[in-house]
Parts: sequence; C-alpha cells; structure tokens
Amino acid sequence: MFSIGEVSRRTGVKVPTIRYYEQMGLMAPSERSEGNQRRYGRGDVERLTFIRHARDLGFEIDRIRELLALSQHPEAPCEGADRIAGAHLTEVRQKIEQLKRLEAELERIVSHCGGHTVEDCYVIRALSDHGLCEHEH
Amino acid sequence: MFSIGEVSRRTGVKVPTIRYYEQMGLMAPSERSEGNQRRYGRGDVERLTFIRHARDLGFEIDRIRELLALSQHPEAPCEGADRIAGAHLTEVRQKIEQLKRLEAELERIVSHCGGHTVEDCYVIRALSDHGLCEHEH
DNA sequence: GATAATTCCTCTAGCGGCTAGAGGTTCAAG
DNA sequence: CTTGAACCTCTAGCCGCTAGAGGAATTATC
Repeated sequence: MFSIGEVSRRTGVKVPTIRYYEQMGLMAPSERSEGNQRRYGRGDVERLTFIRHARDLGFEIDRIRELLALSQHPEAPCEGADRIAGAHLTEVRQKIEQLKRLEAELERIVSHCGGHTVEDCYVIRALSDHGLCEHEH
Repeated sequence: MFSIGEVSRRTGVKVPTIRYYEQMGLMAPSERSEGNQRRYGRGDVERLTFIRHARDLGFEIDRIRELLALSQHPEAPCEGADRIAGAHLTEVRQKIEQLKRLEAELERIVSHCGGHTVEDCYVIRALSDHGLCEHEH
C-alpha cells in the first residue's frame, strides 16, 4: 500500500492533482488508513499512469473518463477509443494550423518594425489599423 | 456617442467582454448617460479595436495593457513593443513545436490501432504502457 | 402619451485543470 | 515521546471570458 506522496513520486502526478482527479471521478475514492489517509495499490498507480499519459497527450478530463471506461472492457470493440483519439488528433491539427497563421502574422509585424519611435512602430500601427493585416482574424 | 451595444457591433467585441475590459483596466470607465448607461466616443472604439486585434494575435491582457501604454507615447522608442511582440512570437513558435510533437505521437498511436477489441487497441495500450511511447512527455 | 420590446445596468457564479494556502491531524524516525 | 514531515479538508485563485438573475433605462410602435 502506497501513501499519496509515494504514488505521486511513482507517477509524476502532484499530490493535490491526485486528490483533484478523485474529486473529478477519474480515480475512485481509495482505501484509507486508520487515521483517514489515502492508501493506494498497484492498480491505482497504473490507472493514474494512464491518466497522466492521456493528459500529456492533451486529452480532456471528460475524454479520459471515457477512455478509462473503455479500457475496463477488454472484449468490447475499440471503435470508441479510435474515434476519441482521432477526434483529438484533428483538434490538435487545427490548433497547429491556427497557431501557424498567428505566427506568420506576428512574424510579418515584428520584422516590419524598422522605426525607432512608437509613432513609426509597425507593431503598434498594425494593432491600431486593421488595414495592415494580411488575413482576417 | 455610442451605446455599448453599438460599440460591440462596430468592434466585434461582445458586450460583457467590453465591461470585462473596463474592469481589467484596459478601457477607462466611459461616460454615462443620465440613466447610467455607458456612452462611448470614436477614441473608445479605436482603443477597443486595438485590444481586439491584440487579443486575436494571442497577446495576454497584461501585455495589451503595456502595449496600450506604449501607444500613448508616440515619441518614445519602440523597443518595448518590439520586445513584447518578439517574446510572444517565440511563445507561439514553442507552442507549435509542442503541438507538433503531440501530433506525431497521436498519429502513431491512432494509425497503429488495427485490433478490433479494446484488448488489442493500440490507443488504449499506448496509454496504459509508457514503454510504447516514442518520446518522453 | 402609453405600452411593449429591447437594451442596458450590477452582481454573482461558472468554465477547465489545476495550484496555493490556512489550519489542523497522523505518521515514521530517532 | 518528541519532532518534523507528510497528510487531511476546505476555500479561494489563476485566465479570459460567459451566463444568468433581477431590475432599470431606452427606443419603437400604436
């Protein structure tokens, strides 16, 4: 049996975050010591590793709840998991595209700033005057 | 003089958001009608356009406050604005890199999922078993 | 000029995913 | 048995809004 601190060390998930996941229903309420402290087993550590891994990949808490539920049914078809991961991948790609547009716009603004005073500064002028934008945003 | 709704229509910033910006100190408290409703002038519309523009480019509220302060001093050197925009550009690029790593990892996981049941599902297995990861995350 | 529809006001609370801190209890080492 | 670290619960804060309650002002229609 591991204390919450021990589990935190093993999984890399911070102590308050573990408690937060319990509140959010990702982790079932653990057993408790006589003095009411949380005590975890191997299964809990695995589950938390799963969660951490999914969070690192950017899955939302709700999606992780679904993925966890799916992982409990080894015999079920895995379309669900595929769909969730696929949808997430699509979102990630969209975010990348959006950030790239932002990057291009910022690049253009920063590189054009040749002036030495705010009056001539392209950064400030671009922000003031929408006409200087390349794209709609 | 424009009502808050009129200003909202002109700038594309939602009414509650305008009030929020006032609270955050981006917009000075406006004049009021006899019945205590906000009344804005041209200058306010321009300032709000600046803010919206900066938000669209992903600048944080605090940075926008700084940019607004700089824009009030046309004779000042524009290093400040340059530095803020440059730092932001760097952040955007870092986020893109991070999302690309995520994309690669997700791509790999999704495309490997050939099984028909959760038991064989690469999505689920990859989340359970860190050993299946390409990179540390 | 009355009425109705729309817009406006303030205030409070909620979103996601934690993180920080207060104030108190339990545990493990020496 | 004492100390100090780790634990407990509870509340509040972060960011940038957004939503809703409950009420007042304004505008449009008759």
